[in-house]
Amino acid sequence: MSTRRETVRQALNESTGFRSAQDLYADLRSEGSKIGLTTVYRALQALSDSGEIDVLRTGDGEAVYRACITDTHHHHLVCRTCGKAVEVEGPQVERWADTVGAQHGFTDITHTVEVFGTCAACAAAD
Amino acid sequence: MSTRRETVRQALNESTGFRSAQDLYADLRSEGSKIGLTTVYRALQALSDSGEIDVLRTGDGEAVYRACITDTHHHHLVCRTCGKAVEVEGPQVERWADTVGAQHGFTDITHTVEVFGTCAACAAAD
DNA sequence: GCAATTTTGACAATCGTTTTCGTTTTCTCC
DNA sequence: GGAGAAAACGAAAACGATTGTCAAAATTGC
Repeated sequence: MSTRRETVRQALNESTGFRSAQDLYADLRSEGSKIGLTTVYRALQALSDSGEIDVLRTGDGEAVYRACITDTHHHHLVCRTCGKAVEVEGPQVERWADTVGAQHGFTDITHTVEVFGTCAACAAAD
Repeated sequence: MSTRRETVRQALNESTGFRSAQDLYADLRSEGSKIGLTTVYRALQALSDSGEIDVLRTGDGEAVYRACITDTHHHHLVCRTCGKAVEVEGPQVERWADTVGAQHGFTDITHTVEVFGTCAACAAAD
């Protein structure tokens, strides 16, 4: 429970969207924090390991993080322009994934599902 | 339509699973080809731009490619041990994604869905 | 055949991320 | 409160995948 980890968690909480490690680092530095990039990465790693934040990969392989409110399994509806994300659930998708996996003899099924779109605000602004 | 691009496409065709650029490069070199890594990347880029192959990102950000048989929209059931992939469809998932997007005022909905598991062969082997 | 154009591949550069390694801070126990 | 151990920090170096550069080689059009 270091102070630094709290700082990073809080920086994430202040955003509704997914942020990259580099983004968070830049934000914190510009707020005057003397935090190091290494520490930001370590904090994000720890938070994601403990399941407190969600991670996903952008199209170019960069890892982006988000502090989610729901702690149950969920997916995201992400604005491809501003990055804003909404937490969504899809029981039918969970069922489908399990079924399709079983049908092909696969076990230990997991899945990744993300939905992208342009949010109302960004659509109006463009 | 250079020879090199064909070479890469063919190397991909020979595999049922997703392969990384480095994998393919290693394979081709070990077969005696004098192809360069740069060219492999260029070929994969071109093939994926033209929609001839599918790309996805592994958990650690590496890009992996696969020559898929179906040319309609589909998803993958991937073995997390051997990488073998099966092409699957999920009309209900497509519908769910569109619905959920619309409900939140998002437009231009797209989605990524991948299912992971352990295939029967790998489960038996372990 | 030959100059113009495209493709290729060795190598260097880039970029996000991880390691390394002293230094500093925090914890613990007295 | 203070000494010593342990954990956390951060700067800089290392890394690994990918992309850019540029000259050599292959292909094309004439």
